[in-house]
Amino acid sequence: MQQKTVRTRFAPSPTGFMHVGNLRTALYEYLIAKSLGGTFVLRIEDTDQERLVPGAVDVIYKTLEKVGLKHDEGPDIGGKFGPYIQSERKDIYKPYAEQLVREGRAYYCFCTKERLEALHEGKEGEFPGGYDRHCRDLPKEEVERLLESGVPYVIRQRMPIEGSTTFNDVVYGSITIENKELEDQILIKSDGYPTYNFANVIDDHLMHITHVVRGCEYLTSTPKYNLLYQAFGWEVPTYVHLPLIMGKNEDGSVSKLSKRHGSTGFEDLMKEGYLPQTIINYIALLGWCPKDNRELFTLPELVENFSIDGISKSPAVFDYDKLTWFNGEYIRAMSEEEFIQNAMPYFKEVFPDKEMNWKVLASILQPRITKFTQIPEMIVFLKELPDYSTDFFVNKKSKTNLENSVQMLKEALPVLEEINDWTVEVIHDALIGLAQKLEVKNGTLLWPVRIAAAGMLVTPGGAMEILAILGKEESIRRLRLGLEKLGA
RNA sequence: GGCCCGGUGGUCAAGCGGUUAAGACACCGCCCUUUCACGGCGGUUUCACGAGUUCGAAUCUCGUCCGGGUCACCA
Repeated sequence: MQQKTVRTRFAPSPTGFMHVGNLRTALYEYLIAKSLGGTFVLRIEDTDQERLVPGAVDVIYKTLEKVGLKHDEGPDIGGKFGPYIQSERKDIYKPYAEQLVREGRAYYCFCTKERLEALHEGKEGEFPGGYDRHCRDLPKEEVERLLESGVPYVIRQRMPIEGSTTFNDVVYGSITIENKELEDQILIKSDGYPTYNFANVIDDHLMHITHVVRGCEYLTSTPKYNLLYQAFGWEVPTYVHLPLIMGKNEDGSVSKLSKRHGSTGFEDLMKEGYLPQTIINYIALLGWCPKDNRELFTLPELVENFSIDGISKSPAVFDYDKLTWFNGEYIRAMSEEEFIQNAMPYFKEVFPDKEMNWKVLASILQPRITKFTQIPEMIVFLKELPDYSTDFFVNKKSKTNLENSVQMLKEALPVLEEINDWTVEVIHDALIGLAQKLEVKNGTLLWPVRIAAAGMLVTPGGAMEILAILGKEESIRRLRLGLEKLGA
């Protein structure tokens, strides 16, 4: 038998903010579709007119584009089952709800928000969702009268009172919930828009979505969806609920990732210097593990290796340390050219006009940084010699002290002055040659040179690289300055 | 609180009735070395607890505890 084409959808609501939890859901939806030769759909769920954020849809497009999650159908590119923005489909939903009313599976509710609020405060927990089903069995005539007189209303789903509803989830297995736990949820709001829960079911069916993939915060409301599918006589999709990504709270506890958890928004992470491919790779592994335990994956490699049975059930804590490590791996894996291209904006931050030996700079930075944003801080010493202490010249391991530092600098200066071809290699050969001639450890010579040139105890790169980047003139100047500092 | 779902080192995790319980991040030490980093080698730290089933349990069952999710005219 011919298998139906797999179709998944990413259905964000445009809040202007995309945190890694949303992104990860989108990623898995993409991976499930693509690994099974299916179709990935983007649908915008903007049924909450009150919380609409202008420009938020662009954030979604931009994010998906940056990480390479290309959708096959969506508002911007169209498709067979459009429109793909729920506000543009507004008229589709109500007839379905009315059909349910006619069949006795839903009903009009005229309760005011005030009444509902009072209900919540009073008899808490007496009814599922806090609603007392006041309008559930209003007489027909009464309903018609209220409808005609234009009293605002919502349409609610009539939940069964007895029995239970069982559904199957690919990750979590079979889950049963007592029907008495289910609230008579609102399907159509008083502004005429559908609720998320309703629009979701209708659209997923109309758009032939085969796999409903979402965070497991929806696990307990899934029976309501199921009942809807059954009421319409529609095929129930395959449910794939994902373990939640957790963020660390200030008190050390963890909870579902949200805006409160510092910079877990995609944009924030980018700003902090994390690469899109790093973020994708890392979050792919938050809740999924490949058969062979590999860790480094490009997006196409993820598609190739992804399988639903590798998804785990337990929540995962978002860990910046590991993210940072991944970022370092990606930076180190770059070609020299690619690295320089990425680093240039940060180079220019420190040296806006000056032409430097970018290649040498890149060579010392590439193995050392985990984020490009670290660059400016690491290279300012090249622009301006820090005010340093002569204590820096003392180092036990290289047997360097104040006295021999003076001697070494005095020996190095003329040798360096001789050099015309100011490159790492030439400087290297000259200094190593000098150390040999003086019969001292390389470190004994190189330590004071490095300190004088950099003015810092800890530097990226060694003495030769620093001299090479500094240029001959500046190098000599700094070495002489070192001598001065040492009172020589 | 009711309901639902989880629980393998600090974190991500492999494991699917018999393993010395993988691997990665982090941490520590050593090597390399002119500092730092990279790289290489090594180390510390784990099956939440209690009963059962079984010749044998991290793996199966039950209970307890702990954690999370959810209970909106939000999604």
